Amino acid sequence: MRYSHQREAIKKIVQNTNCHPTADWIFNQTKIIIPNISLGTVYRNLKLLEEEGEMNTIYDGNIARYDWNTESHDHLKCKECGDLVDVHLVHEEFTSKVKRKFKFDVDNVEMTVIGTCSKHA
Amino acid sequence: MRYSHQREAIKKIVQNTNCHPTADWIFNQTKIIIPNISLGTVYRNLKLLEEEGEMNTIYDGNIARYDWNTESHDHLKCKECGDLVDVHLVHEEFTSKVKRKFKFDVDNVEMTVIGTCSKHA
DNA sequence: TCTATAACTAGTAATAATTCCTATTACTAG
DNA sequence: CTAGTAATAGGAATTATTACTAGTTATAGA
Repeated sequence: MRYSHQREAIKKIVQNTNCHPTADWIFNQTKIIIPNISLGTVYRNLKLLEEEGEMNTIYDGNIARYDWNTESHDHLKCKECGDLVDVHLVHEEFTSKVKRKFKFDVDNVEMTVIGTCSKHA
Repeated sequence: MRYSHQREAIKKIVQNTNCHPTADWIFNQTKIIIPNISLGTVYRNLKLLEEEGEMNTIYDGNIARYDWNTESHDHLKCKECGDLVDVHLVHEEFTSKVKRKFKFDVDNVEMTVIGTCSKHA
């Protein structure tokens, strides 16, 4: 993959946030550095970065959010504040259980737990 | 909620399929019975039916799919054939574990296991 | 049965999220 | 350095969904 100023900027922005930004948020942040960048470039590079294993796409309802945390993990989503928090819930034995029970080869588990966080209980 | 011919048709169509149809698929099926139905009507009624607890919305990447199975359940998604199969993987003890560990009140768990089904291994 | 009314509809326009297309640019080999 | 070419960029187009409006229909009560 060839070097690109735009891609580097996008990568840094995502890596320096703890929220799980949408493409639009990343686009607006990148515009501060590269004012004439286009949204298409943001999407394309996010996809490229994901393919390179530098990033993860998570779906919050039907909108994509991007996560620099590429370790396998899950999310707690508070319906009050919308906060999305990283947690590790699905373990190795789960994968082998699914394999055994359903003859299904697991690549990846996407889990979002929806509820109320301690701040809003 | 008042009776509506259109809503009844939509409900029957979703309840009689084992696939997890998109709004567009449901729209096309409903058109066979009610040729001049509009896509907006389909979306509005799917939302109403979900609020009534007659249906569930699941998100497959960034498109919505509808599921008559309102029991809490999970999905196996084959990356080869795109098939989405209902399974029951998340149990009661999981919910209480999350509550204990993260002080997080669980309403609902959305889990999709992505991998390869036995037909495409 | 008839009427009032509030929920509903089709159709269209708007919005939001994402992908596609074509000119431009960076890099490589000569 | 220059030409060739493949990756990249910006903007237009597409897709999915929601909002709006004017007309229609189910249903409760007179």
